[in-house]
Amino acid sequence: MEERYNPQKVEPKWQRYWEERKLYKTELKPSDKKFYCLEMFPYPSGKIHMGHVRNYAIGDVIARYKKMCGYNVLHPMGWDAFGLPAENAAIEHGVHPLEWTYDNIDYMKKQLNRMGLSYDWDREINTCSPEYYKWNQWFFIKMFERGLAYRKSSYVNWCPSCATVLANEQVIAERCWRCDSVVIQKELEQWFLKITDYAEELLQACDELKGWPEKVVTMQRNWIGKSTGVEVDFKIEGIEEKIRIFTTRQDTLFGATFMCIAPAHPLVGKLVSDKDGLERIRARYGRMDEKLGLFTGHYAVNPMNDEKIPIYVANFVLMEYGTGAIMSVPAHDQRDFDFAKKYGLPIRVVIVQDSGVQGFKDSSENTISHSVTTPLESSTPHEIKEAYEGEGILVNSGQFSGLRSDIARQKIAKFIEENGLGKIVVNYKLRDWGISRQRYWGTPIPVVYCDKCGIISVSEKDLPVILPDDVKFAGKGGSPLLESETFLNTECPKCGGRARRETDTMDTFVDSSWYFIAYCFGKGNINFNSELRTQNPELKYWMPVDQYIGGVEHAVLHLLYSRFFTRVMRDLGLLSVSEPFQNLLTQGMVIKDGAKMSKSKGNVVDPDYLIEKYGADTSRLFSLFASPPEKDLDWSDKGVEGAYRFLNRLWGVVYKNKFKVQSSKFIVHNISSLQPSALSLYRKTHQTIKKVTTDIEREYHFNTAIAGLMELMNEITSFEPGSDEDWATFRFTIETVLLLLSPFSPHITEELWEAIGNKPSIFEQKWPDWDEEAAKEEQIELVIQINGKLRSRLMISPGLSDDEIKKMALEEQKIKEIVGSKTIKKVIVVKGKLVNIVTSNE
RNA sequence: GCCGGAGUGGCGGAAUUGGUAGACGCAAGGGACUUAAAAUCCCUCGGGGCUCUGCUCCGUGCCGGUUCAAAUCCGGCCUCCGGCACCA
Repeated sequence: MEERYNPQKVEPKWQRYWEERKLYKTELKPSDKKFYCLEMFPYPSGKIHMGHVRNYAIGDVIARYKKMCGYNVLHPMGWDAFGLPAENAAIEHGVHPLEWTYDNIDYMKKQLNRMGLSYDWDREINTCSPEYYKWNQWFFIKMFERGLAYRKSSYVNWCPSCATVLANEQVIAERCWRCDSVVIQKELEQWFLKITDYAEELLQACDELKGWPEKVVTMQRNWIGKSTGVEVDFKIEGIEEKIRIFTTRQDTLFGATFMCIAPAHPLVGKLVSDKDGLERIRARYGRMDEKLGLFTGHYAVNPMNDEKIPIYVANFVLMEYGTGAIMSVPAHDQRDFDFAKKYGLPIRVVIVQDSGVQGFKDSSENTISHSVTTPLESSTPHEIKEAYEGEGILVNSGQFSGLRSDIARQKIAKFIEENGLGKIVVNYKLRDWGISRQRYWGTPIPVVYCDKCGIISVSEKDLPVILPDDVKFAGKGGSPLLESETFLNTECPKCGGRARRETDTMDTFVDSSWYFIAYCFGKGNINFNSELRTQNPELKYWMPVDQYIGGVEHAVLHLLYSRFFTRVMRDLGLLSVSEPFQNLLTQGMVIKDGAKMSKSKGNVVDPDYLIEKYGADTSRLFSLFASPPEKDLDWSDKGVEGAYRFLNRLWGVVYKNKFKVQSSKFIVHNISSLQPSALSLYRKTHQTIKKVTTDIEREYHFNTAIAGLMELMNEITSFEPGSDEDWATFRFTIETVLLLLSPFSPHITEELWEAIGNKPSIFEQKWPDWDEEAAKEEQIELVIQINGKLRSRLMISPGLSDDEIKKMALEEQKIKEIVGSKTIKKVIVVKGKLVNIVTSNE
């Protein structure tokens, strides 16, 4: 190589070397401790963006670091290759999705390799290959057999622009997560996966996700949305049927003044005669902007007090949650309050704010004898401005009056159960996962419809159901599979008669719910041993993922589905773990000019351009240095140059001293024989090993680790070696810098490692250890404070006792002057840090 | 509205257990080298004041508190970002 740092020469050289030597190939070594490091795999959209660069740079540092620390590291990569953009490209440009996808994969794989990422490409997976999606179908069949996959008709989220269904998790503020169109409700027959069977377990296990950001765990908890309450049956006057409502506030039952049912409630047909009115409500079902009600003309009877209350159909009552019917307590629920005002319904106060001052001993004291008076109780309904939703004391509630609301909830729930009025229930916001998509570019759902036998799953031996590639892309609603006769027509696996295939494909989130398990097998070897029922040794060894890294946008969707799938696989006897991801790192966004980097904002930085201009090492280094991984990264072109300068300085200092370094050996028998400047450099080197190592171990704070390396570099450039021992120290420091920097900037360190006469690869070296003794300063600076204000400094040797330090501080000239005649009240000595002298005021 | 997170120089960010606020980098200013520029190297770099090689006061969103000592802990606000949002 040459005098000047030229990443365009250095980087391809080492990429070739790594590939030829298969340096990143991983094999199962039962005796070695393993580390599974995983970054979220990309969708092959065309090119990688800065978000990928950041994500993969973080993952690569961890993988390389752990490898140097002696772990057997699994670090794979693959492609989340099914999905809409490929199909849209087919419609717009006439390219087949398959071709489009594979071209993109080729290009992006080259880009990833140019970044110098340490992937074991022998384990690459691609979700659109039949050998992968075969197992999607296999899981589906297993779930179907166990009743975990089922078909039902329901109102679904429909994106008119994508012409397909969306899962609840894919609807963001009433808009499509992908194209931002307003989502409408449509009734369709759909396939669902019964994630709700695992709701309680998924919720409970949130407590065990110690290695996850609290934020993500909270989001999962909220998404599962558990609430405990009661279901209560209300009779309907003049009609046989009852209406069952769900409430978590049974303590307000006596305050119910009307009832609301969902437009899709089964009794609506019987109760409503105004069909036009009902249509108007239905048309606005699920819309947040306006709350509409239609009086049915019927009355329900409150089982607690036999009161007649009017029944309304309301657009805001969801059929999917609870029982599709609610009691309305306007005094204690703001939405009910607004509704009551709008339709002139009565408002009755049944909870008054507890003054909290008297008459209240403890929770075992259930009743209170004194009367409670608050403004709310004395109010007539006309005077109430808003609902009181808090806790309090019950009034106007028959035998329960006087109870505290939390106790009343228990008592009333018990009363309801004992009197056969209803039961205690637990509800979750989490719904079953609708996986049917009316699209071509996805995994065919392995089901056939037979006139005789009904819905039959494809038999295991006939898997995979291949997605046909001879289809036309019209671009007008509906899947192209509907027009493929060869695909549509098939035999019934049960009776052999004519049958029609399911044309819906699976949500692509199914693909990504278990890909991390697929990597364990390696390319072409996925096999779940369905017959043997034994656990695959690879799965047993590698799972769970030790460190998962990706964007926070998947905090619910992908991460929840993966936790669900892992449990299903566990229950199928395939896995022994329940949680797929031990530790999760959610990296921040890449920001430029105050906004997230995006094509629409026009503020993107192209990784290709960056690598051409500065090289991969600089790009990686900057994206790791600019901020800690979990925070947003503010992109700065000037900052990139700073990282480039640093690598240039390193290159320069090594090449300037190359021959001298090559001929030096670091064997220091006696540290005390070193000259002061060499000793100081030697000490700083050990301090830096300690700093970099602990910064990586502690929350992956790469930014401060790199800052530490820059500090050490500053010392190296000011060090002027003279003696052999100086040169030996210098060599030691250079080697250490290269080792410590290698996970961040792998090519340049590999090159310089070779240049100073070492054998490649640097990644076969052990991560350096520090010597605590050698890292210790001979003299430490103590700060002397008077009343907490810095007044002077003192150099001392570390071994001194508190009393000695105290004495020295008080004898210090300046301190003496300031203290003068004041009385010293107290002297505080903090080891290795400071002395604080507390004096009287004068 | 509810649940998270954050607020520190001109900027990105350090400060690990309450113990020297501003590490490291960027930008800026000054200087060296050069015919010149780039690159590189050296110096300065939170604000104010003073008797200016030094000293001193103020300073981590705001107001208060605890403490010998607070960016850090407590109470009350403000602002910004992210998520959820008719969930009965």
